[in-house]
Formats: sequence, C-alpha cells, structure tokens
Amino acid sequence: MRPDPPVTLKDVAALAGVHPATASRALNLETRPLVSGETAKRILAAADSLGYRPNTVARSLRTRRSHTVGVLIPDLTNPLFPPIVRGIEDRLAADGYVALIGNTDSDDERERLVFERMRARHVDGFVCATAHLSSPLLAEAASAGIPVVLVNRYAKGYGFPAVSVDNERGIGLAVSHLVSLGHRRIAHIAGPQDVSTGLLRYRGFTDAMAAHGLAVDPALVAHAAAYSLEEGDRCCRALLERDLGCTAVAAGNDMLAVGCYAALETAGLSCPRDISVVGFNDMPFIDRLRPPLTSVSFPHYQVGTEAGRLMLELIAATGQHGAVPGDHAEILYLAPELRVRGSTAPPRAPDAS
Amino acid sequence: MRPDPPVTLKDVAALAGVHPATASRALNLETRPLVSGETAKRILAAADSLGYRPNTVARSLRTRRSHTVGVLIPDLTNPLFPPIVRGIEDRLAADGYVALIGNTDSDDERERLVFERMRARHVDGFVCATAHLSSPLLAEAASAGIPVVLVNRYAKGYGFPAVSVDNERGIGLAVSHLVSLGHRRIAHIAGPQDVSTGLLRYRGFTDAMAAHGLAVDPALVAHAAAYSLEEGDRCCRALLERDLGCTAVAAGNDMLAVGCYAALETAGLSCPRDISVVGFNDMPFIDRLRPPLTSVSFPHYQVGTEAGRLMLELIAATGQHGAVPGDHAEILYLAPELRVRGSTAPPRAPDAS
DNA sequence: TTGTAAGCGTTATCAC
DNA sequence: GTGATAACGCTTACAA
Repeated sequence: MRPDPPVTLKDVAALAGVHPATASRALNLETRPLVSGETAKRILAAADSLGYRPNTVARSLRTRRSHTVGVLIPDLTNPLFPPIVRGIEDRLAADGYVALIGNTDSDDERERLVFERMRARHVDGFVCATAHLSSPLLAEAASAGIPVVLVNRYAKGYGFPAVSVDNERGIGLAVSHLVSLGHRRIAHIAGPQDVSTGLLRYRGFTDAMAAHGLAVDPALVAHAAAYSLEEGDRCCRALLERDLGCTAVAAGNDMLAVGCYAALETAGLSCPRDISVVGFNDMPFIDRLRPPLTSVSFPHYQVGTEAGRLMLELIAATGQHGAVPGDHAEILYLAPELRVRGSTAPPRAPDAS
Repeated sequence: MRPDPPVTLKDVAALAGVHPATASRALNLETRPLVSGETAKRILAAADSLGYRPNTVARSLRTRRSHTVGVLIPDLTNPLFPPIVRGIEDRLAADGYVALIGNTDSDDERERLVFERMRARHVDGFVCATAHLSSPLLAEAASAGIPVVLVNRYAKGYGFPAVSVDNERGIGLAVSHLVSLGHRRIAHIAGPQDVSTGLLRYRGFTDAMAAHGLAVDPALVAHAAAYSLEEGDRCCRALLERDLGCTAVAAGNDMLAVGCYAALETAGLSCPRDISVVGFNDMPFIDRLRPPLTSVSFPHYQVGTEAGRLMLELIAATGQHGAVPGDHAEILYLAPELRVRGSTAPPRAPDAS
C-alpha cells in the first residue's frame, strides 16, 4: 500500500474554488471573520471532505511559532518528575501545544545538546527543571528572548517565572515535627548546593533549628553530591560513623531519605525506633515503602499544570510588541504539607535538650 | 535586551563568499564530498564564527523529515513507563532525534488528538505503547506509510515491529514459582483483554496451570477493567468473597498486585502468610514495598532502547525507494525473569492437590 | 471580501 | 565544483 499523497491548502482551495490565501483565512480562527460566511462554509466543507490537516511545519516556518515546548528534566526515572511532566503536558495539550522531552542527567554537555536541538526545532519555549543556580543556557535563552519557565528549581537574575514548593517552609515543617516528637540532635543530609532546592532546604534547616533554639552541629550536616539513593546511603553512614548521638535525619529529598534506609539496615539500626527519617517531595509510592516515609509533600501534578500555564502566558506575551520577557515574572510558591508516616517516632531515650 | 537576529544559511554563504546552495552542501555530511575541500573549510569556518544553527523547521519542510519521533504512552505516572521512555529518548538522542511525548490515558479520543497533532508536526514515526489489539490509528499509520514501533503491547496484522517481554513465559514463571511453593489453588487477576498483555498473560496463566496438571477454576479468575490499583483492590476483594480457598494470586501486573495488598489489608489477611501475591513488570521501587513484591521482571530501559533502535532502522528504510514498512517486521521478545521477594511463601496449610 | 505576490530557510535539480 | 532557480506549504501585507 502506497502512502496517500498529503492534501494541502491548495487542494482545499481548488475544491472550494477559491485562492489558497482565502482558504488559509477561513481555516484560521483569528482570520476567519475576514472571509464571508458563505465561502468560509464552502472552504471548511472542502477541507473536511478532503481530510485536510494543516502542515504545522510550513506554518511554523512562516509564523515562527511551532506550538511546541521543550521540557528539560534531569531524569525521567526519578519518580518526582513523571507527575510534573504529565501536568505540563496536560496543560499544554489543552491549548494545542505538544511537549518535546529531554533528559539531561544534570550533565551540562548533554543539557546543552538537547537545548540546541530543541531550539533548532523552534520550540516556543522551555520548561526547565534542571536549572543550576547559574546556567549559561538560561542566560542564552534570556538574551535570545526565548520564554523559559523554571520548575522546582529557581535561578536568580534572569527574570523567568518559576513554580516551586516553598522549600524553606517545607523543611521547617519537618524540623518542627521532629522537635515535637522530642528529637534534639537532628542531622541534615543536604542536597547539592548548586541547585536551589539543596541550598534553600539547607538554609531552611538551620533557620528552623535556630527558631527552636537548637544549635546546628556542623558535624551533623552531611553534603550529598547528588540526589541519589547512593549518596543518601553514603551520607547516612558518614553521620552514623561520627557517632554524635543523632536521633533523627531530615533528608534533602526522598531519594536521600530512602538511601538512609539502606545505611540504617547495614548498621543494624531500625527506623524509626533508633533513628527517625524525614524526606522531601513525597514521591509517588513512597507511602508504601517499609517503613512508609514521613515526607514533605507538595502537589507535583499541579506544579506541572501551573508551569504549563505560565509558559502559555509567556508565549502569548512574547507575541505582543517588543515585550521584554520576565518583566513581571511570576514566582509561584506552592504550599508544602508534612505527611507524617511510619518513619518518624519519638527518640528512644529523649535527652533533655 | 532585544533578541539576536538568527543567523541563516545566507549569512554564512555571504561571509564565505559562496552561494547558499554551496554552503548547504558543505554543511551537510552527505553532500560535503560534492564541494571542494578548500571552500568547505571556508564555509565551515564562517558557520562557526557566526554561530550558525540550521533551521530544522525549514529543512524539515523541504526534506519531509523532522528528526522527531512521537511517543505515545497511556500514562507517564505509571512507573513502568519512565524507564522505557528514557530508553527511547536516549537511543533516539544518540542519532540526533528528539521525542515528542503524549499521554493518552488509554482514551481513544485523546489518543487520536495527540496522534493528529504529532502527525501535523511531521514526526518521522511513532513509538506506541498504547496499542489496543485493534486500533484505527495503527491502520491509518500503516496506510499513510508512517513508521510505527509497538512497545510492550502488540497488535496483529499491521506488520509493525514490536518490543515486548515474553508475556506467556513470564506468567509461567510466576505460576511455576507458586506451584513449587506448594500452592494449588491459584487465582489470576487478568488485565484488560483488549490489550495484548492482558490477553497473553491470561492465556499464559491457563497454559501454565495446565502444564502443572492444575485445573483453572473460572471462579478463580477475576477480570480487571484497567491496570490500576483500584481494579486490583476490587478484583482481589471479589476473589476473597467467593471464598474458594485460594492461597495465591498471580496478578496481571504490579499495579493490580499492589491493589491486592489493599484488599488483603482490608480483609485482615496477611501477605504472604495467608495469601501469596505475584506481580508482573517489576516496576521501580516495587522491591521496597511492604512486603517487597515478587514480580516478573524484564529490562524496561532496554525495551526503550530497542524500540528506539527499531524506529531508527524503520525510518532509514522508509527513506529508500518505495520500501513497504513492515516487510520484515522484527518482533523482539525480551526474556522475563522472576524476582522472588517477600510477597510469596508456602501456603499456610498446603492442600494435597 | 477576495486575489496577488512575496517570503519564511532550506535543499533538490538543473545548468554551467 | 559551483551557481541559479524552484519548490516545500503556509501566512500576510498589499492591492483590487
């Protein structure tokens, strides 16, 4: 079976007995008012009967709008991202946009590569969940006037809108919870300090401790090189080896927290009996682990839909006059909630602070 | 800051003092041999100094190749898919392709919508993980000569290559394992029968039971309307209510199996003490549930990379003469392996079959 | 209200 | 080996 020859605007115009330009006008909602109702009807009927589908590529070449958005994430297999990406896709789809997806593994080179590739395909904007605090890509996008929406992470100074959880408040909830259980010597496994979440949660941790009148023992802070199970495991071991009598760990995110589970098991310790663990993100299925992880939650899917919305607004705004993107950049902080589960309990032998 | 004006082929040609056509030839590897080494070098230098990036959209219009592939999946938030999608994306990226992603929720209308949208964007092919056993989309793609690779599911008669696990053998492993533990009355929660996995695993289940000389009590087969936790819960309840003394459940996939956990808990039963449960897919993190789920495993990521490979081959082949896609359709069955974990144990009171 | 014509950036097909 | 020219399918001033 040989491919059917694609039907073009010219075919539709011919069948309707009008000029292609007229057909184009009738087929586009914005310009439809320009053509008489009579001919418009004829054209639409013709298009319909031929099964006409506009060639987006040609249109894109002309209008410099592809109705396509690039989505940059570190790694789709990190359970945090699927709901976010779905949210983005759903919101974009509602307006006729489609999403190009690219995993970067937080690798600058790979990030650059997918960025370039998407740019070459004339994406109308980027939703970016990979932003390091300083990123040449963002600078480039800014100077090229490409809309960017930051997700989950924030980067200063580019004037891009962002959607994210209130990290400092979130980790504060975790600390308060642990303190209220009676914990005093609380450790923190900090995420990478070159991404906003790592930095803000670390800062939030020290602030929250201070607010509770607790000193932060620097030895009770471990620094993870990445948000991974392995790093969580490694950092937790390091903390245990220091033998500083900590009774709880507030981890920088869920992966690090689950990494702690492994370290505790290796050390023959029980969670939460010996050590309480709190995560951050409340990833899907994390409530079904053994033990169910207490974690700081926020609406992932909604992060995606909000990011999609901001992107669409940004694209629309960029169309207008010489609109400077980022003029009135909207930064959205979604409220965190603590989901208390089985990984936290009062310390074994509460020490009077 | 005003957007930099994009540099085009004409600019490069001008700087190099050649005609745009020549510049084009020099810039494309396939046609580079046509131009003298001297001028080629000059052109490349010019392109480099200007930071030239080919406009893929324009190229696409001309060549009818977008170097873009549409990926259709039911739902990205189903943990089975992220590794597969990553595999696809990684393989495609290695050849300069990017992936458009679309969630369909197994909804025909939505599927049609994203399909059309991607088609309008001139994707070079579709990797499709949503195929029902009969799908108008597939027929349409086939007749339009659009390359399609089926993933995880199979659909007969279109001649499309497919990558999937050997479902019948997989469920056979599960049954053998349960039988060897001493189970005789084994229930099956069958997935939707209009998708290949549901059908094949069901068939595989009855075959395997027969091979062990065990009768399949029809009342011990429950039919799930979807691969969801809710349906697993519902089906498992139904099975329990029938009170037929089953001691083990071989579920159609992991979601259904985890749904069983909920039903068992509600019924005050313990897994694996009262009822053993086996899943299928070995989703990420499923080994960390309570109890860790025994499941039929296969290499998800590799499913993705193989699908990507097949897609690239198909695209390459379609380029040639009037190659009929699906002539030598390659069907890849990856080998399943059983991961035995804490959700299976000998029955409480083994009944002599 | 509709037609004309130019052009988006590239590549394919001719000549030279 | 290189240049000229047309064309991919569509939109959009401008003209009628």
